[in-house]
Amino acid sequence: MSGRGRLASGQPTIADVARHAGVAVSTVSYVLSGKRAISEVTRSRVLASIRVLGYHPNAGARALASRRANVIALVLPLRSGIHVPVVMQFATAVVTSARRHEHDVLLLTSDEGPEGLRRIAAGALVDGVLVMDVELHDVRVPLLRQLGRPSVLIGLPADTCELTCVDLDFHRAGQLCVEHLAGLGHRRVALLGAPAAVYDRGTGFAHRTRAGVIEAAARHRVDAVTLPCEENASDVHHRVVGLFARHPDISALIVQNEAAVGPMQAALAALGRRVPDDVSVVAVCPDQFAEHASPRLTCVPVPAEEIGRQAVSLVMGKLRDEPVPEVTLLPPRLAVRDSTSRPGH
Amino acid sequence: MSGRGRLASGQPTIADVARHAGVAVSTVSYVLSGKRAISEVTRSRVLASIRVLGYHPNAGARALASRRANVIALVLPLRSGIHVPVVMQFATAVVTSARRHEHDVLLLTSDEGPEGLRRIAAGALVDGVLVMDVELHDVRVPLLRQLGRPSVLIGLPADTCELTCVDLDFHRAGQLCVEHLAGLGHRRVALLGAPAAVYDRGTGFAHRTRAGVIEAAARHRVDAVTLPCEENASDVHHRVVGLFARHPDISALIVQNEAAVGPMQAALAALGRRVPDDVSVVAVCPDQFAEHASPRLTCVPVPAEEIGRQAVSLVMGKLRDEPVPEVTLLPPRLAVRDSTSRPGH
DNA sequence: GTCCGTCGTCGAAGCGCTTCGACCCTCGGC
DNA sequence: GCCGAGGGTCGAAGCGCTTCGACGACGGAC
Repeated sequence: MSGRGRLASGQPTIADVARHAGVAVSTVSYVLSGKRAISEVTRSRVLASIRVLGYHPNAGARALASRRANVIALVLPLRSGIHVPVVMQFATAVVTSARRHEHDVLLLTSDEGPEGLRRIAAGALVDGVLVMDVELHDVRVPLLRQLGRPSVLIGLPADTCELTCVDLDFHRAGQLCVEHLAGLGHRRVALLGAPAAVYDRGTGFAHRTRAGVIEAAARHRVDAVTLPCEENASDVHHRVVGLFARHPDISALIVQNEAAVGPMQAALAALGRRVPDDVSVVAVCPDQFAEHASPRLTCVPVPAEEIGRQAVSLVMGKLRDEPVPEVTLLPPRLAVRDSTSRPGH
Repeated sequence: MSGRGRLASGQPTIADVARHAGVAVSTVSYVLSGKRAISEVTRSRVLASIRVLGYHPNAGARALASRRANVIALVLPLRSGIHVPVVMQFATAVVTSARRHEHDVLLLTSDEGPEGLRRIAAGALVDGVLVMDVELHDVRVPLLRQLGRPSVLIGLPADTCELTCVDLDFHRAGQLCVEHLAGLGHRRVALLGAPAAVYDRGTGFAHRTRAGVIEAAARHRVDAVTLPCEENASDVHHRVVGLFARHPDISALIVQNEAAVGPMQAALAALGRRVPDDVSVVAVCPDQFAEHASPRLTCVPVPAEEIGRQAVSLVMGKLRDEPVPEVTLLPPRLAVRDSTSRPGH
């Protein structure tokens, strides 16, 4: 039994616990990790000492000895055109699920660039990495492949080989929107999408939704026009007004841009078109957002929490060396509310 | 020179660097930390070896030996009524500034409760703590006081004794709004505030803004009515309609609720009141948000980034044992745009 | 020329924890 | 009654780094 005392900080160490419980340090460790059998009587004595002393294992020492930091990194996007509440939902879901797996979450922003990732991973500050806002040809992807630490991408790059990715099946989401509208009898629809910059930098979800819309429209003999849309009120206004000027017979709008929803409704009102009587609206957005809009929006919810949970559980699987699927696409569902109806009455 | 090799993970250790540079391990350490004088020639040889080998210090080992994790915790709120983009701005500003001080950021959500804070702090996972969304009588405050780690609150509790807090001076912000409107000649204004829940749980910023509005209104002989406001379109609509029904002569609105801005404008439009001709609008919100609205909103910007930076720099000061002020209130400014004008024409 | 202070470097002792091998004891099988 | 197999516990050796005391070399002061 080494004779070390309580830390200067006042925190008890594992040695204090061992002494208090009258066992060896290693026994305390095994009680905590469960990696060896410990008799029930010893176990409860140790646990009691832990509670009495208010012992919390030192994270640094544990990381050093076990080579596991019990921390995962979450790389968040900072850029324009990503809807912030969705990101926050991801983030909180990730933190919450990580805690269930005894891990904490280190927050990185992409502005430190690849160097930040390398530093974090090489320094063993984290055991694994979650990356959001992945582009089709993301510079971070090659880095992740050679990083030597488990990583999970939220979003799909063009080449998913050797990677692990989770996302909503946005292609299917786009299809669902069109199918719903086609089923109601709409023959001419428009997709009001993400800001142009988002398409330009090849962000997966925007492209995939658009592709799904176009594909389903063709299949259902629906005319679909798609256009990007900035996040400020005046651009939305121009887009919507211009859209109906060119295509007065459009009877439904698919919107994948939360920030545009409010201004779009204003623009429709200004044009004298009511929702859903004159124009049906389907959104691809968090369910809560659609629920709180007025009228309540029919939507394909983006299950941010579910994706976050999945991402964590995948990275945990990889940490345990379990095989995990390269691509996990969550099936979207359609929530029908008050913003869609049969056209033309 | 200890003979240890490269890690199993392939990462070189400080011993590898020392061997490569032909110096002692401690010399490498001193080169890195700058805590002892090292000759220029040795220094650059060591740095070269570090670069060649791609060495990154092991965070756990460093934390263990130096008793500094070089990580700070950021406790984010999850609750309703806090505007998410503002939170994200804080968070990214915190991450960015922390990096400038060689620190990383661990993300905590308040739903793990005080226990999470205790675990993190006692386990020496973090050196300091930043807490957002502080209530007037926050349960976490007593904990923070006895935590034994530097902490900074973003927001003001009722009793700031022994604490360190930063925030925008919302009281002054409220005054500024009223002073601007009074200066334009408005005599009857309303404050459309945060959701009722936010006032109920005693969140500082909402109360302080309201107090500032009321105080300045009295001073300037302006009638001010204040009312909370939920974040969904229909509540906003009811509030606004009800407000003008009771007080038809209100000529200006102060809004501290980003989510309410869009619906409020819609409601005003529905009432046939134009902005700014019939009703002036001043918002308390992120500048960017006001800039992107239509019309561009006169506002008192909430400088999320600046507050985040300040919070980090305060906690860093405390880590260095420097004395820091208990309360730091950032002076608000008024950005005049297109949503305010003289009343009644 | 000697002494002392300073600069630059080294070696070794931890930091608090995990983990491996060893050991003792008990129990069942023969 | 003896042996082997576990179960339960211990001690010690690290994990990679920081930091402290020590020490040699050099140079200025006397």
